Amino acid sequence: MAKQAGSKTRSVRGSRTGRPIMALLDLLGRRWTLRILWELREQPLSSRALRSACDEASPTVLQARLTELREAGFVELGDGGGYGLTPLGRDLCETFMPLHRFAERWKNSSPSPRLRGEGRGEGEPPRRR
Amino acid sequence: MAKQAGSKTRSVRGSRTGRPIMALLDLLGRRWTLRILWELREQPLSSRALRSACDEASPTVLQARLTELREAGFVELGDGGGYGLTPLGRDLCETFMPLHRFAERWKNSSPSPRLRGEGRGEGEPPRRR
DNA sequence: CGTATTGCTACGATAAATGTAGCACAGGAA
DNA sequence: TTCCTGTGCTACATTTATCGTAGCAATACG
Repeated sequence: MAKQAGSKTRSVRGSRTGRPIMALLDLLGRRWTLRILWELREQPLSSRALRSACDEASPTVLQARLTELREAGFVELGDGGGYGLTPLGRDLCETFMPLHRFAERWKNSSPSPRLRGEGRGEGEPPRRR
Repeated sequence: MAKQAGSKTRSVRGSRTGRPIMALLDLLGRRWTLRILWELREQPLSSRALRSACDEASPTVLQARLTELREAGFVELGDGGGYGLTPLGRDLCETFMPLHRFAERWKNSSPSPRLRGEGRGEGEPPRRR
């Protein structure tokens, strides 16, 4: 992948700049990461329950993300089984909780019938050039 | 991929539940998406400048993300060239701007030297089971 | 004309995700 | 004990996504 894996600090993708925001953006920008945090936002879930909540995502990735999130200190296993957010994780979750409200607003705004429908039909003439 | 691409609304991965938050989490959970929004947060950038800012990510993905973000209404091309956030995109960016502060806090907390260092060396005995 | 920028694309190589199957372990009946 | 069920977790072959390099057409300036 060229990025990351340089030597130590496999840490997170295009980060390496030292700025923690980059590491965080990278970690959260992996498949299912945001979703996992979202699904755990209210109560802990068993690995299987989490899988169900995540649209039956393959256990391989889920396990990988769970490990990353645990290493990051956002998620923990809970001695009785079941994954839950750590205090830090709960904190993070609340940080992007406003996204929920934004998402609702987004759906309604939708400046044009975008995001759904064929991959850019015609509709608008080529922009420039 | 099984997920998405069903028929219409190729929209976003494990979404389909109708809940816009899922679509949003999915869109943002793609590689470089968060990073792109972050890099555009202050001023518009040309495609090449954006590429530089994004650690020389390959133009293939960048272009793909840019297209998705434009379809979502978060980014626009700007008639003079250069990508910039739409009002909606600026709104979204501010929504997860607190992440910046959180990231700083995260770096300092770091309940153990996690996230960096070999992929889980030994360190701690197997957890359970 | 040449040169340099722009946004954007092709395409082979590589890394990551998917889907299915299954493991070892822990409890609770029977 | 044995059987059943649920847990966290892994193997592995297939499919997708991303990478990295190269290059295109269009625009602008000299």
